[in-house]
Amino acid sequence: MNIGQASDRSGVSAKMIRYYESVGLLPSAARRPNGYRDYGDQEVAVLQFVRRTRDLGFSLDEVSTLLALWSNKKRPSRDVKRMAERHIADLEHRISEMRTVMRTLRDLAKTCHGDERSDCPILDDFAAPKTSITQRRKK
Amino acid sequence: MNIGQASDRSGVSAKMIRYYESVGLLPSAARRPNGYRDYGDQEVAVLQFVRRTRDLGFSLDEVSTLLALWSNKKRPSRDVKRMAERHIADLEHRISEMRTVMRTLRDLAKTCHGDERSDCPILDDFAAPKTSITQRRKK
DNA sequence: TGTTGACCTTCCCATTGTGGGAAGGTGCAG
DNA sequence: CTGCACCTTCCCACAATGGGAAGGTCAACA
Repeated sequence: MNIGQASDRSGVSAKMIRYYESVGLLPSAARRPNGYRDYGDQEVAVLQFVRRTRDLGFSLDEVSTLLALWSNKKRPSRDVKRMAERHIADLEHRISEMRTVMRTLRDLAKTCHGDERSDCPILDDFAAPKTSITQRRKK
Repeated sequence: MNIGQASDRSGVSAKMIRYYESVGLLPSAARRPNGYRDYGDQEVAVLQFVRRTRDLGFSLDEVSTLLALWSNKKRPSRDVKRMAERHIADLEHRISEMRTVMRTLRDLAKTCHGDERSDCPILDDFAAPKTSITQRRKK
């Protein structure tokens, strides 16, 4: 089948399918005499796997690793579970950072009238933060 | 003062200061006869404002708007509060998406032995998801 | 047969925000 | 005078995706 069909069935855009191939995430697709890429059910299954893991937030690098684990029938399930757990921990970390920011913004918003008046503690804080959230350096 | 000093005092890298200037987030810095950029306390204050708002996760576009609000003494505080609240809502949204993913991954990880055995429900799900989280299309 | 429209191909560009590094000028201290 | 730490601009890279141009292919339809 053509790339358009493979795209429809997998939910991965044709653009991305070509890109994944170009960066080596996917093997080079078979070609028809006219130069068109040719896909079978096997390839579509791989694309769906990629789509699914991308939707779950894994990076292309991680997806690449997961694909390798998937095709290696003998790998211990521990390896897979570890990847999942690392990703969960990563999400937890990011969420906790975002919550800290939310807390700060909520506190600031609470003290701001939010009406016609022009004085605004939010901007005052942005200009000269009292609470030292900002102190955390980038890694 | 030179850009290096301004960088140290504001916590914004020299590289980024130049970049912010180049994209119009900041006005062109004054120049010394030798071509070096010249900064005063005023400019450093602006840089700190940028640093702070960036740390809170505002995009450069939003920072630009916030800078305008900051310098416009007559704007209603409502405008500022609205920006803060929109950002909070955005964070809430992203967090909720991430939590959905976490829930899925936790469920999957729970069913995976995570030992020497090779059978792994996580990969099985990636290949053919039962729970239709993935069904949410991108926007 | 010829045309039209829906495909496909590759190639380049833009995004967002940051860093790395080269090649060259400047300024101060020893 | 030399060396070192600074400054300048310019280009490249990242991650992952989309837009779009220029051109080839194929099937259907008049």
